[in-house]
Amino acid sequence: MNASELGEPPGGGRAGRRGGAGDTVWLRQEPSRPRRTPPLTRERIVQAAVALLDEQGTEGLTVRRLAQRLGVTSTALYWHVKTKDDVLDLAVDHVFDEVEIPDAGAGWRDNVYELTARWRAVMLRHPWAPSLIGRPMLGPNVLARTEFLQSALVRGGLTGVHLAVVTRLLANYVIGAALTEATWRQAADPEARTAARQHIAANPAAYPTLVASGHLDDGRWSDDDLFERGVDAILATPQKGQPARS
Amino acid sequence: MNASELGEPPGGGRAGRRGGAGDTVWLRQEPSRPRRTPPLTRERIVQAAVALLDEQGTEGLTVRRLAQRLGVTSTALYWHVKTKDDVLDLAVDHVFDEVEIPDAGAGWRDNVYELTARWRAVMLRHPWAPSLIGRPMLGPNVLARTEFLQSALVRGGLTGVHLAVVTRLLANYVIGAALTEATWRQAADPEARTAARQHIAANPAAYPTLVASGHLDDGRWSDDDLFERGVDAILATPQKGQPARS
DNA sequence: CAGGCAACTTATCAGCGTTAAGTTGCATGA
DNA sequence: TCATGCAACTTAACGCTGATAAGTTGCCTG
Repeated sequence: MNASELGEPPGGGRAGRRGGAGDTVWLRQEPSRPRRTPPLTRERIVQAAVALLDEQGTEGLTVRRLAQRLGVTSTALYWHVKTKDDVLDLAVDHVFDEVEIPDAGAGWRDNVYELTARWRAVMLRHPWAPSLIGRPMLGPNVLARTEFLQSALVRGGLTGVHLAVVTRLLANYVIGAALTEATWRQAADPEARTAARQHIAANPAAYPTLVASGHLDDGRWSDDDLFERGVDAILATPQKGQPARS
Repeated sequence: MNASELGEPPGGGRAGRRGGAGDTVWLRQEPSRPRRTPPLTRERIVQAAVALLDEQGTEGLTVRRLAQRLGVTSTALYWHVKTKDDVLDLAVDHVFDEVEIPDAGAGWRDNVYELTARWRAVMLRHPWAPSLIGRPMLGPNVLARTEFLQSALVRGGLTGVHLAVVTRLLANYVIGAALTEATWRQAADPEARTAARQHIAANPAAYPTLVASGHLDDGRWSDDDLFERGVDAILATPQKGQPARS
């Protein structure tokens, strides 16, 4: 969205066809700089960027590598895109397109479960995405998902502040969960995890509750399960009246 | 935590004092390379890094600038720290130290309110932090806060899965909220925000709910208020029994 | 007074994002 | 049929980045 004042470098105007007669392909000489496959579009750039990010992570995406993968020089990209950050913004929004929007026919509750679950799943499939989030968050794909989420809540009877609160609560929960889980998994070195565990094991006195609850144990409960139960908890919340405080 | 096998480049062994008699400062010549202020410690590096990040954001932190601010050459830092990423990890954990741990004497509910509120506040004070999170999340300061949070929930009667669920729910909510809010505010160009609003205003048909609820309106409800109500919602949740689904 | 070693500096590297200035080939209008 | 123009590239070069290797310095110890 950042770079979208220029609505895709014109490119759309690929109109005028065929000049005179008898100009068959065979007569026209093969262009010395062969017309590349499709001639590079913003869409192709974004796809390649996502692929590269999936393979190599955030650090793996450099303008030069991206260009190489597309068979052009790095500077060619700057014709289609203003900066590298633009590519990142577009890549994030592109990923959100993978989050399938559920069938609004189903119950609103199930709609919320499904959307959040898919949302999280997609971000875990592209573990580089969560930490870039917040960036656009305004791309059309993201907005569409937010719209659906909120509409489901409206169908569930939420209005006013409560609607705003729960929308944010859900969205931020998903993002936070995806971010921490993704980083936790990515942590190239499982060495870091065990290092933390050792630190805890070394001073159990400082972390009595964490130790007792096995908060850092790996397989105790599945991430998927914990996440869904979290959504449970949010949706189970009483919607009206002053919540009991203190 | 990442870089802490080396427990601060020895440096601790600054023992042996004063050799012979009569060696006063005045006789000893000023060292030609003047003994810098304090001779550069990991702690001083981290402090400078945080300051620089606060002033200039993530992009502002370069090894050279950091070194300059400390009055040394860039390569000097590599004596105290293995990589730049180490500095980032340490900086994040350092920031968590600012999150004051509430008085456990107060009620567990208030403890949770206060800790989460402070946690969020600190991250918004250092808006570069949220997006770096996940990185360490294992530093001692972070662990201590998590420990306190969970212990408060235990005092509130949570056990087993529910304890794990709510702990994660709270932590991830805070992180997600801080991340989105921080980025939203940082968004150097308010142009991006209005761009999104215009996009919505242009196709209101696509975003009926968002438009109606004023989800992107600025001052409708305060972020602080919405956040706290979110914690309300989490804590108000019924702790036992199958939550109603569908 | 010799040696050692912590704590630096100097020199240098490959790689980064980005700009400016060419180059090329197709589509066009006269 | 050819000159013109412009989209879509390439070549060249910039300053900056994180990082390594090899000096240099000056205090501390024996």
